[in-house]
Amino acid sequence: MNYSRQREAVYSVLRSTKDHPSADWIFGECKKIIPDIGLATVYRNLDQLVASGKAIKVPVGQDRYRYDADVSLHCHGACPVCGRVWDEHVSPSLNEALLNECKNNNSEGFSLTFFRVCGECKAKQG
Amino acid sequence: MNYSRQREAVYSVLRSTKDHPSADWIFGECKKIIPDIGLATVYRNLDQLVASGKAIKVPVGQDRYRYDADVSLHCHGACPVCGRVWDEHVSPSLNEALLNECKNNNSEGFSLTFFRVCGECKAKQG
DNA sequence: AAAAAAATTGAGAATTATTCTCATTTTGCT
DNA sequence: AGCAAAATGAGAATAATTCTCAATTTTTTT
Repeated sequence: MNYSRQREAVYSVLRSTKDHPSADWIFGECKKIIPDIGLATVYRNLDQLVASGKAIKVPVGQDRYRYDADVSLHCHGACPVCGRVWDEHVSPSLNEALLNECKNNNSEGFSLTFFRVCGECKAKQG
Repeated sequence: MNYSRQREAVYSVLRSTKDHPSADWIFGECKKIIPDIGLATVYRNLDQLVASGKAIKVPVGQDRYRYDADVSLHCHGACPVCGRVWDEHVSPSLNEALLNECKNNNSEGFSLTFFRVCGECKAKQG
């Protein structure tokens, strides 16, 4: 993997937040650093960061993702209305079952996201 | 709400399966009954069936939905080398813990993917 | 330091699921 | 039959993501 200013920008933007940003938000931030960076470049670099273990891709629906520079094993929650993503604390028994499953099927890790309408969206709907 | 052949077709197709079909699958089935039914009509009628309490809309991500029952809550496996994805059968205890967690935190569903180098990639690496 | 090879880029087209627009057709009521 | 409200099909619009490709940048080789 060669060096590129664009990849540096994408990575530094991703590390700058704990908010599980979308590719599009990252794109907007990167433009402040490299005004004519392209959206496809952001997607490509995010995928490469994920492939090289420097970031994780949090699925928030079919073919929809959020990114996170925190690569430790943790679960997420996502709102199907606004798309917001947060860290979700799960019960000890679920945690144990997940780690057991990993051990039993020789997995290196997992990605678990729960879908639930967030407080703000629920309030808006009534 | 007035009568319409199209709505009858959408409703009968929806009742014909226990899977959680996508609007597009329903569209395909409806075309067998009314060849020139439009996709927008299917979406409109699904929304009306939901509004009148005859069907439910299951969110499967931001702005993505499936209609009717069985969210088909199943897990996936994915190879971090080649990217291949497969259905992953998990232990009953994990399944139970997942369903419990959903119930306890009021989630509508979840997405769980395990990462593991697939047989083919393992063979190539040696 | 120049040349050649490999990796990366930006722009824009393509794709997929869904919603919107609008002129035309159906339906329900009198 | 006549009229208004409801519903329709076609296609445009939107949003997130991926793909294509010629041009540029980085790395390696000389």
